[in-house]
Amino acid sequence: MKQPDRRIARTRRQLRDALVALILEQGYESVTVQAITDRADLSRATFYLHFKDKEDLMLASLREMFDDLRRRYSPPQKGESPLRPEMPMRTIPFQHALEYRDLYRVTLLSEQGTAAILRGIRLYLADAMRERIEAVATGPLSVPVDGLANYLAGGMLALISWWLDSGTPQTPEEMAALFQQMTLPTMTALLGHPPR
Amino acid sequence: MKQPDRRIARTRRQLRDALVALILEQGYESVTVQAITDRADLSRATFYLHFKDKEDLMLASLREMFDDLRRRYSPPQKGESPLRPEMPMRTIPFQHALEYRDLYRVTLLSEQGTAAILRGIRLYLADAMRERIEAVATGPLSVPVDGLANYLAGGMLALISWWLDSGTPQTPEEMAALFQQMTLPTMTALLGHPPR
Amino acid sequence: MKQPDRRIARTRRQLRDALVALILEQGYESVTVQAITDRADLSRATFYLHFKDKEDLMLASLREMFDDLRRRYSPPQKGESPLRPEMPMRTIPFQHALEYRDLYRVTLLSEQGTAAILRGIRLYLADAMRERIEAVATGPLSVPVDGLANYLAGGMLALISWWLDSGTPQTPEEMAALFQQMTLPTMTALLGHPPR
Amino acid sequence: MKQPDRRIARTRRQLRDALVALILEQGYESVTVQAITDRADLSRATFYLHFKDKEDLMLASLREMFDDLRRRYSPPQKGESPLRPEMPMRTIPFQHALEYRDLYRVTLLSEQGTAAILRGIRLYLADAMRERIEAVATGPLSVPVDGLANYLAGGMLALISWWLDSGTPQTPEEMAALFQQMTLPTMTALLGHPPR
DNA sequence: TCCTAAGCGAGACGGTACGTCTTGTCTTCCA
DNA sequence: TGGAAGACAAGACGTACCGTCTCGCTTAGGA
Repeated sequence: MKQPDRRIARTRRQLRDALVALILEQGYESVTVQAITDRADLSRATFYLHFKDKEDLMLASLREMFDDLRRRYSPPQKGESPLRPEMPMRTIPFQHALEYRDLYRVTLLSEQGTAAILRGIRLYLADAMRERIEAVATGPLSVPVDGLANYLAGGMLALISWWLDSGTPQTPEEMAALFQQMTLPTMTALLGHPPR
Repeated sequence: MKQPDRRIARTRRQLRDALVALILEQGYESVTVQAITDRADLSRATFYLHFKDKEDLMLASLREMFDDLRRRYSPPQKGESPLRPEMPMRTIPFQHALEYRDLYRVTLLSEQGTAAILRGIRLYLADAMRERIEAVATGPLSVPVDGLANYLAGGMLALISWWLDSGTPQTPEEMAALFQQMTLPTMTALLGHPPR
Repeated sequence: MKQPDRRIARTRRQLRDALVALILEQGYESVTVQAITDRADLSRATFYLHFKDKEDLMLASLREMFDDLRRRYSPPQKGESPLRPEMPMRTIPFQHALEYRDLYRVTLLSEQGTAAILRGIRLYLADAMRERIEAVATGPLSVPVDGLANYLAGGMLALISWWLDSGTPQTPEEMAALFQQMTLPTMTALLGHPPR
Repeated sequence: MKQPDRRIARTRRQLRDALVALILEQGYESVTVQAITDRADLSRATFYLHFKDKEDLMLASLREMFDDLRRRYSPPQKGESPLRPEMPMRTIPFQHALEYRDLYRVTLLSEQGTAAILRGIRLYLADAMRERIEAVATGPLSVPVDGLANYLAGGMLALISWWLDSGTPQTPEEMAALFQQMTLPTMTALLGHPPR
């Protein structure tokens, strides 16, 4: 029961790596299942043994990536201030983007990516933003909180896109500081006080 | 030579409308050329008489839309202050999004849109933003101007997405004001003075 | 309306000829649709434009052949004596087998033919035999007429198989005479008189 | 070493029975190895432990059946007259067909049988017929002996098919008598005397 | 008024990819 | 050691679109 599982895990990893590599080369749409299995040194039948189709494989890969992101945030979630925690907290998204930069590129930069995925990521981020804003707000805001959250999420993703696009000359910490500089004045103005 | 041209224009319009309607129903990817021509009451051969493929038709439609946007900005471009012009100027993007909301939805919200298009729009917007920032800056900024421009462009698009997504309960003017509230503190802080 | 039809007829003929040639080379089962279209210089998609599958093509070919057989029998069907008409009548099956010998070989001799087809042919022949026996019988037979008809049909097919198998050294007329020699005594004995 | 052998024999029997049952239900072609092992309550791997493929299993079953037929003919083969032996001799083929009627049906009647097998049986029978004819002939025949033998073999098989098809309302003895009635006049006429 | 070029419908065809199915091989584990 | 379980390679299947092509029909301007 030990070896077989490892064999399967290896097969799936080969497929995922082949997919990511091919997307970066030719764009998502034009990658065929045959091309993936050729690259992964597997047969086409094997692909369908593990995934329903190309999208299934893509989503499985993204799910893994996001599960990792969630894991980084949650563990020590006791009494920290949401939007302005100690440095590490704010750095996480940029650190994460750097580590998974191939998958991020595929999604954010690819000439032929799937907009649905990008949109899903933004909505996910916006939701997280909204939670944090609500946690630090002492009174009602002068702007719709959802609109603000989407604005911030969209801005962050665009910033990450620009960063990855230009070859990541900044460290994740520098990027977090940049983002801080861009958002802090707005937050302070809208909250009526710095977000703690 | 008059009638034929009109006939052609009519055919192209039918195709474009059929495409947009079908994308909103089923998403870009799953629309087939056959489905477009069925909807437009034309034959498949006729489609290929006018467009190379589905993407060609899509891009032609987007090009029309963007040409319109550009036309609205340019005419009276003399000595106005870029990022803080008289109200109309700032309202244009939201007004435009409202008018072409079907095409915007297709691009920004569709479950199956083409990421490349979305990315193209953001880069186009970021470039416009950068021009304006540089025009109002009196000295060097403490952040990379490209990063800031991308952040603002991404934020605006996300804001528009949220707005269209929630059924456009605000007027374009209100949206422009909202965007203003979110960006002004940041701009003031980074420029060292309000952007005029 | 003339050319297209001819084009289609040509395509179908190419497919049928390719199928027959391949069956004779490798047997029915192991012939693939791809192999047929390769041989016919057509694309696999075109095959499915005309036929549901390999069996459909096979049956269409056999149907043509049998329609021809039926046509030869019927026209001058006025007042001739069924089982013992002027020579031509009795010669028809052997003449037919000779002309379509490729298709007969495929069905009767192929190492990998389809028994269902063979069985269908025998039942068809037996039915024809039964009609003729009943037409010439003056009283009740001492054997079941269906049993006799099947015996004669099976015998004739086996005789044709042997003939084709050995390279058709006899003429169709000689084969008809042979068959006559084998069946006449039996018929005379069972009917109580020569079958007219 | 006794138990394992029995276990193996049991496994093979299960597979053979499953095959025959499935052929009668769905026809030879459409039976899959998976279906056979499912029915036999065995795993697919086990099938390949015992047989090369489906045809191998089929031929093994037929071989058993034919070995039995041969055994019935040979033992008391001393000085009997071939084509007109004491009743039992002539009855053997029909008796045999009755006992193995499932396998005969599969081969002779199945909508999807394998023509090669049927043909093999006919050639086998024709050869036996030829031996007998030559044994009883006192001079040269007016027809090719191979042609006659094939005619008789084909006739007998067709007769057996008809018999099994109609539910075997006759006893094997009655069938043998029928066959006798159909062949005797012909044999007498061709040999110039009754075949003893 | 005809007639003649262009827009268009119809549909055969060559291709490519899809997702499914079955086959036969192999390896690991269990009784 | 016989069998169960199941991953895998191989390859045919029938389907769905694609983009190209050829053929006629029609229909409106120019002769």
